[in-house]
Amino acid sequence: MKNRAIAEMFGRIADALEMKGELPFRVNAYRKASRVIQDLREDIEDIWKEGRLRDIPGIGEGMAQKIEQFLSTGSMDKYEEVVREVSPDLIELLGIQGLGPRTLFMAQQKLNVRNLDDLSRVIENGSLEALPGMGAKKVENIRKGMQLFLASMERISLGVALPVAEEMIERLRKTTGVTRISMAGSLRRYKETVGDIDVLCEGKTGGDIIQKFTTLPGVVRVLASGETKGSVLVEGGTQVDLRVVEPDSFGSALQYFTGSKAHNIRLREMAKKRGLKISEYGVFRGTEKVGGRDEEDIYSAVGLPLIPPELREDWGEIEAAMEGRLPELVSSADMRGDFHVHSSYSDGSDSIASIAEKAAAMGYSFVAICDHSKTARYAGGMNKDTLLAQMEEIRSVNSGLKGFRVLAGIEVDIMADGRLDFSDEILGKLDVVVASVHSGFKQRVTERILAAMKNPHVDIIGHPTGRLISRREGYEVDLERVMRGAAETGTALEINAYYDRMDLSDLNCRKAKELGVSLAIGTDAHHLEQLEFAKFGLGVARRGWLEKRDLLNTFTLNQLAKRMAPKSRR
DNA sequence: GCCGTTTTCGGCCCGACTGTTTTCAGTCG
Repeated sequence: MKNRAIAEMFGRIADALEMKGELPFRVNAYRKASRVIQDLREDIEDIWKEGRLRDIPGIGEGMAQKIEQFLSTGSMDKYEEVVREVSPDLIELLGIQGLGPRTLFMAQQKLNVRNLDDLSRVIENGSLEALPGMGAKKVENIRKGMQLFLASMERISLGVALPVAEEMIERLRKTTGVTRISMAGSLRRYKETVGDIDVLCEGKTGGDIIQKFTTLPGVVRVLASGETKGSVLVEGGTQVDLRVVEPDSFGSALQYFTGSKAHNIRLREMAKKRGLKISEYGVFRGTEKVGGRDEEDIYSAVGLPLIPPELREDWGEIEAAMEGRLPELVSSADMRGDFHVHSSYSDGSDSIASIAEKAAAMGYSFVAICDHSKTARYAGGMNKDTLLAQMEEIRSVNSGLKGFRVLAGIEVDIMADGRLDFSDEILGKLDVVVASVHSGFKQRVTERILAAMKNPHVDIIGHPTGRLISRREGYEVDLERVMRGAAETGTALEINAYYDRMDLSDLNCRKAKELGVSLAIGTDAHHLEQLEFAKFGLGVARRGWLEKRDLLNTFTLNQLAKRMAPKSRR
């Protein structure tokens, strides 16, 4: 797959041309091409071989030629040309807050800045400040941006950002003058990682609200503070942006600040063709405002139904909306249970009775206790006797419950040699079998998972890629073969909702669904409160276009009993 | 550089904040 390589080259060309002061529209053309190739779900090499490059939106004569040249010769003249003048090391520095393309290019031309060390030098010796248009405050801003750049190069995971956002929103909600408030940005879209936290609020006293915002507990630095917009850093270095708008613009502002940028650009183009203008303040025909109070106004203005935030990526949702084939996304109200919870029988911290109580309080009708199997010694894996004792306890807990059932399950290891960690005889006694790879990440993982799926008792493959977000790549696994195997054997794939995993991911869920595979959210909770991680899994499911029928968590106990029977009896 | 339900030429999404300016460029989202 050369998609990523080509997307990166086009991105760098865009950055380099922007630095040199090239026409913004040309820069944008490269940026758009970069993004669209990054998001392609097909191998660009296949598309090229079939002569369909020009069918990709944003790819015209010039781009197609460059792609073709790269695919056939391994290099691209245009890229080589810009890299000679503007090195990738220099382009990296665009990640520094407060330092944009024009300033960086000037620093390169006038001060010979080529990398981070050079930049640090010209800041300290005052030569950057002496350049035209520069001043003490700008340089100080860049210096701070550089420190932050070094400290936190990575995005924050959703599970870390969401509680921070929720706490700030709760405090702001109580602030005088605030009438409506909501998360926005990638957080509202439930992206697995977010760059910053966006909050939108409705109120008539913008300045006062921003003032209050910049002095909230946890704020360590104020980046901007105006009448409608404020920006702060909180402990841990996360940036939080707040916008305040008037009531009749709340919908348009929420739509606008929720993004994604690509999605919004598409909507604005559509509006323009209808003689309308969309901005965060509303929908306008000339100077007349024709909508903006509610988010629906924006979509109805361009003839579309409201598109749920999780779909707003320009991944085909606009076309689907136009053709009336948006999915009816699964929602939290559809959730009846959790398939992957650890108890104190292995490395979890809570009793089966308390897990059942918590799950029932969340409105579920079942929870599957799936502790580790014996080989997972590091995680307190159960031997056969412990497992049988646990099943006995589950029976006893169930006898005292009405309208709720604890399912006896296991997270059984798929061992390095490909066998499962318990015999079929034992697995056959359980309600739910989740099979997971915990070792031998480079040893024939695809074959091992395919073999596990052929076992009549295995219902779900746990965290199918094994990735840990921003820490570990995942196993060497051919996911497409796994998905096809899952479809053939009727095995479900897990959406592990633990926020460091989110495995399968949104796009992989969508692909699995397209191949006819069922999915099952498991929180992998080890503590009671982690049962709430289900919302992250649900976010992934919705971003993966899943509907109620695609997700086993929405099944009734009766439907499940059928679905979880040994494969030969289904 | 791309693209066409007004266009094969002339457009291309829109606005706030900051700092350095005397009317605006750069940066960000």
